[in-house]
Amino acid sequence: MDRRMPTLSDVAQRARVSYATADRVVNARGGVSAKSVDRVRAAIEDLGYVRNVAAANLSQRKLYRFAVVLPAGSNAFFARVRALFVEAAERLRPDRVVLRVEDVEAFDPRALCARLELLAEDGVDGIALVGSDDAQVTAAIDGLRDRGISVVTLVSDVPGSGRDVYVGIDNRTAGRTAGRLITLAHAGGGGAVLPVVGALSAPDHAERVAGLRDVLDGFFRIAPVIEGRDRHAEVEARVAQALDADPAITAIYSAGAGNAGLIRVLEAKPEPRPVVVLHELVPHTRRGLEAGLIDIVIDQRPEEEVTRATETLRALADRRDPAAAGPIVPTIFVAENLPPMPGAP
Amino acid sequence: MDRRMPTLSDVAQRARVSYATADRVVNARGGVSAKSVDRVRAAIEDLGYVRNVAAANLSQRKLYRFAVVLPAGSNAFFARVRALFVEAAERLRPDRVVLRVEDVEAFDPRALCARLELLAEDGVDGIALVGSDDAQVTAAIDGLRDRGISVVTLVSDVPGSGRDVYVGIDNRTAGRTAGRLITLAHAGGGGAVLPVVGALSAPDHAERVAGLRDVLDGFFRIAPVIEGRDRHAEVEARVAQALDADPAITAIYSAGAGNAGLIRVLEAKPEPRPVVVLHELVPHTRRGLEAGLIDIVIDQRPEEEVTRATETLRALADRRDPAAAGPIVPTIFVAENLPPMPGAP
DNA sequence: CCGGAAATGAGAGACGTCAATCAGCGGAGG
DNA sequence: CCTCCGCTGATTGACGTCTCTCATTTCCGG
Repeated sequence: MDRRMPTLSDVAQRARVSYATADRVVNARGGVSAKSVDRVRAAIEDLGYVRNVAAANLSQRKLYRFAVVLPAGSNAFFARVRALFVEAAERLRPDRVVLRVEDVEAFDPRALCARLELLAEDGVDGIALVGSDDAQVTAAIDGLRDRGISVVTLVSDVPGSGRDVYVGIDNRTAGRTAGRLITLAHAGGGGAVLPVVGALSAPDHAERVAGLRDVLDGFFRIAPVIEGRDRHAEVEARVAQALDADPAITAIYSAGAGNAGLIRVLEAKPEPRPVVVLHELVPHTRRGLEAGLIDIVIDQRPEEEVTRATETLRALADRRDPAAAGPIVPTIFVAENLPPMPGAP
Repeated sequence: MDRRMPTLSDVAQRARVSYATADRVVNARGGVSAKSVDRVRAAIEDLGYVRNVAAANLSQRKLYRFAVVLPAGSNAFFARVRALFVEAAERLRPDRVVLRVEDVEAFDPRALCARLELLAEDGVDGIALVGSDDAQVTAAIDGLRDRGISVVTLVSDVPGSGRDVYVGIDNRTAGRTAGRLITLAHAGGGGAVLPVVGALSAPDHAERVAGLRDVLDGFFRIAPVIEGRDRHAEVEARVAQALDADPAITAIYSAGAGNAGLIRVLEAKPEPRPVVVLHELVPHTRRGLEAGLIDIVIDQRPEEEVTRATETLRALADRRDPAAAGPIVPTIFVAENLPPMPGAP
């Protein structure tokens, strides 16, 4: 039925060395002559030996202890990320991965740092967290790394810190993608674009708008950026006001959250509707797409981010190379290519 | 440091039964009284016991033997799929998965069936293949299933057969997505669309065009469909001719292959260029996007298809539920959100 | 040629599960 | 009373790797 695969004993036999020596070679323990190393390497090659990870993990009784720290609050996007991490935790348990999902007050560097400290003392092997551009946080990340804890930043990077890996989209690329789609939707004509963000001080939002400008500057008029603090009501009020004040606007690009407010404005607005591009596929943006109020949603694929984050943490814990599979690409959704509702039958 | 996770011995102890009885419960071997079953279940719940798959796989010395059969030839898309499968085979070896990647003459049901027969006699546990709508193939698939071999169809389904799972995009959805993007790119105005396919007898191509019609009928004039046999030269000649004959064409939708020919026509064509939407991100379509000759590429994410196919095969081999994670969603690429070139640094 | 260091061999216990065997228990039916 | 059967307990040998110990053997410089 199934003939067996070569084991390290087979390799040792073929290399005419003892099991111990073969083991010293594959686990790089040193103290082996170059000649023996070559022989073992050749035997591995010949037999096509592959280390049996099941056996290896078993013998090492390895336990991966990871934590994810997410900003608490009602944000639909992070709710989705949270759910995905909880699901991933469940799925990874048979592989002896213990993944804790924790919440911490949003926009509160002090609370975040305190939580990180707690986790470090609890003894985790790796932490994933949503970056924020703050000196305190940067220092805390470096502190974790000093203690041998791997750190992965999610969604928004902290480039100044010693984080091991950033898992997320390139926000400038995302903004450029939005610009391209807005251009396309104007069929070669020009127009006026209204950018909406949470705050220009948020690096991810600022980068998205910068990407938009990369593509549109010179072809489109770009209205003053609205800062809606990611609050539905605030976005609603300010966008309504801006559209009133500037009736020539032909497109809206929303780089942040609070889009339920934007959608309410659009519902109330008489035709013609501007071209609308915004971020993150969540229940209300999905409804907006389906209702024809929104044209494009650019999504950062939290599913993929969660998968990548957990895999990266595992790789780091194993001191393997964290499979730099390139950046995550912003994904474009229109009404027709929406994935089935998660949780729906 | 890392406290250990509960083992089945712990469960047995807590349930006040022997290891053997606990084992009989978790492995559903039968011959256990209801009372004992309940006690073991409760203990599992209490302790949060999770079966250690590493140990289980080790003890079972399981070997997964799978094969993928792809159409041979110069098609850039399948070349990419092939490369991805070869890479996946490499990656899966440590997990004791032996994945053979085989080529068979394209559009030759007889050759495909012969190959399937060979594989079955070699004793594989599961096969992934590119569906074709052929009675012979349908019968061959059913034959494999009768022998206990799992079958996954890729890229194009064979719904009439007993295949276990189809891994691929819904082509009608893909066509509709193209229609939506073409509509968007006309900024509310109308236009005339030229559909190009390999052959209308190919079910995937036909479905894509049907999806296009779903969205555009009534708003756009749809020119007669060109069948280019997926050959670059043929596509080039026919598209050039159609554009000459019908200068009012404002958009081209290519549902099949042979797009290098289409791109050559576009290079030669004076402005204004029609809106161009086509399928599969491969080197020449990528270049077309970057050069501004193409507006949109709809991709079926072969990376994801390959991952899903191998995972599905594994799930089927373990008699687990093949994680019906919903259909694969067609992905939209423009010049700005292209993933980094595979293989590039 | 000798002493010490480096390289190698041999082996065993542990990891947690699976699959099997064998023995013992009690109750029901003949 | 004996037998049969259903349930349970106890035990064991894989599976392949890691890690550690202890005993050689080989090599090299002096």
